[in-house]
Amino acid sequence: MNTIQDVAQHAGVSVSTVSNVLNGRTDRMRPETLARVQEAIASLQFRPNTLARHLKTGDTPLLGLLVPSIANPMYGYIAREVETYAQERYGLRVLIGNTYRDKDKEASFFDDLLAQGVRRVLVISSLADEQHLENAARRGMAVVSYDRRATAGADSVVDHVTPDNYEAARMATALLIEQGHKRVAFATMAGMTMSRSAKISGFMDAAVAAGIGQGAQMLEGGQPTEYGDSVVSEVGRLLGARIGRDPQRPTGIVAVNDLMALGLMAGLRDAGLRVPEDVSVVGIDGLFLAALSNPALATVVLPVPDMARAMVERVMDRSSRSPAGCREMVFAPTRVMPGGSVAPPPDAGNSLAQKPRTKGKAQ
Amino acid sequence: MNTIQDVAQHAGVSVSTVSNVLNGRTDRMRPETLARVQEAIASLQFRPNTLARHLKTGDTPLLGLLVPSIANPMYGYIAREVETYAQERYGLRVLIGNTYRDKDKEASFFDDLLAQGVRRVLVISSLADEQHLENAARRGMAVVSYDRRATAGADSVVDHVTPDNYEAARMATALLIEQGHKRVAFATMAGMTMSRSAKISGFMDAAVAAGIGQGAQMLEGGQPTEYGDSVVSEVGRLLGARIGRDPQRPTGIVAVNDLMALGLMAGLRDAGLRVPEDVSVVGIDGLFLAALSNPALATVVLPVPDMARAMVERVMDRSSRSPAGCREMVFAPTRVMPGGSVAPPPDAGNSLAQKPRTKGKAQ
DNA sequence: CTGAAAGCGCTAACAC
DNA sequence: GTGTTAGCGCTTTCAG
Repeated sequence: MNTIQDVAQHAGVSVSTVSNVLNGRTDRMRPETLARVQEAIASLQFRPNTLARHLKTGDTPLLGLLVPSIANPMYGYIAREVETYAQERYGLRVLIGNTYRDKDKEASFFDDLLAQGVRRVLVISSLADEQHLENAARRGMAVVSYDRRATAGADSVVDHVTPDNYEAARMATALLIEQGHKRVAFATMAGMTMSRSAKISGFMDAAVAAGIGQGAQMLEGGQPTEYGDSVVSEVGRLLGARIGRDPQRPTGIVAVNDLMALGLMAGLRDAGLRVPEDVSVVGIDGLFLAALSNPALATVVLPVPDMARAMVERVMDRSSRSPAGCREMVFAPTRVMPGGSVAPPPDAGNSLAQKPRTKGKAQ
Repeated sequence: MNTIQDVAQHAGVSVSTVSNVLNGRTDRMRPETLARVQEAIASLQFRPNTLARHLKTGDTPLLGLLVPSIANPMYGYIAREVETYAQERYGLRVLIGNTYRDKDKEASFFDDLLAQGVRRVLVISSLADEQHLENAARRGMAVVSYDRRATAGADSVVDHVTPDNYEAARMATALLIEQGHKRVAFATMAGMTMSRSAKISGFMDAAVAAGIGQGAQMLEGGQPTEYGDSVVSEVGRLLGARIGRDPQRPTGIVAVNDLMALGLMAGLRDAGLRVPEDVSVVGIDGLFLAALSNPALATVVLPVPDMARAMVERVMDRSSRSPAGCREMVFAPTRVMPGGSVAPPPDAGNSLAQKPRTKGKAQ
């Protein structure tokens, strides 16, 4: 690796002139000097050492991204949008970490970032308290949190970017209501997070507004020991099987997210129920996988690219400005993507138990 | 952020003593001195600045990971395994980059890594030539490539970790043959890569060995302009629709990967064909999504966790040893995961056109 | 055992 | 315009 010294020598100038070129202060020199330096840089294939630069400037072109599990397609999708935008727009590289929603892992990631001189981080967490985020922010980090609202009252130093979970769940529920469903349920995994409770509110309010509040129920799957990916769908699958055995089962289910919905459909199938003939299912997220399922999963599409951009913008903005003007940005769902997983309820208008069926085409 | 100076002052020792503590050279000092330093470190919440350290040692605890797109569930899965293992075993953090299989993006990622002082990188690429990898390796990087074989003849300085693609395709094909399929096809997207051609060979050899070589065909979908994620399944979907219109269509299809298979199933459905009654489909990868599809996708499971570990081990090994002992590690598929997407061909034993069906249970 | 000092590669005053 | 120089925080000889 060549150093700035080598370039200076090669060009017959001093290091500061080279540094000036590197930092765009080209007005301070003769065009021919500039040309000479550029030539030297090119011929030596010189790339300034970012670390040495950081040591001086206290800033490194890295962005931390904390996700529960990058194997979860939704987080993979977000991560791709974030990385692509951060790179194209700001030349930032992304340091990724899987937290499995573990507090120690999150804290340790923050420590490492600090030690690496990384001063910007995007966090997709759902840990009950944001204390460690606030701490990091106070230690000089620009922190943007995804899928959470600002903690009421606290003058948070953390920015928030989140989909409108309440509205998303409301829209999903409305889709079922439009089809005439009276007994609806919201399926989620054990353990409450801010986004889940917002979705539950949206679901409940929609049901109550439609006059079917008493027919609305909660279905809570197990508490996954390992979070974030296949496990979510596995919980859905188990839940689907359980629903199959329930004579009082709902005719329409809103899943907390698409993975849960996909698992649910598999579980319902295992239990001998058909989607959508026996039970309708709606997801939330808008993963490309929804369109591939059989039947295609109806889902509320979240504006992932927009939110990814917003997170990057916020974190850049924050790291330049001083710790003020902290904001919360809430993104409305893009749209409802219809799918074959939703149809009118069996025995339309009648909310009593369905008789088991044994034949017919599942498609 | 406190510095080593602060700690030294706080403990009433010199910086070098603190440095010795930091680097485990505790034998060089009195136990009480050590205790005092440790106390100072703790009370100041001191974390040594990794960058400054790197500037001296020339090594940074970062691992580069290049993937076509992290939104592709398979790469997300690999990335998660890599990150988790690299972190737990070696305390390495992972710098991720989406290349969209673009040569310039890849090269630029390498440049950045070099500038960041990152000397280890894992590459999932399929670019025709590995020249840029070799270059990076020669510039002092430890490079491990996934899903490729070593270039024959060239004394590569790059390590290779790859599933046995030939064998995986062979196993997938055998699954169809066992069920009595005579007209089989291999579905892939346009554009040849090393792993794809290995799979094609495995597919062809299996067909020929079973005496149905003349009934084996290639189905090539479009060339996606943007690689790596939903697009793969989209190509599969288009391909599925095309197959539906083909009177000479195969009764069994091996897909180049699970995403393609999932897209294929959706496309076949769109075309009014049923899986597996009209056409059987087998995937390769073993994504958790395969088990969720309807019918469940039969797939050849690849040993992702093992391969992820091997990549990390190799890249660590390589960065400690000198550029010698370059290796190629090939991993046999874990197993065939059966699924409802495979069944005997229609009109078993007869390879002529199928008559359309309208009833029957789709599993 | 402990401390002083010389850098690692780069930036940014401050001179010339 | 261009060069000199003092660090950024840490590691590591080399003296004491």
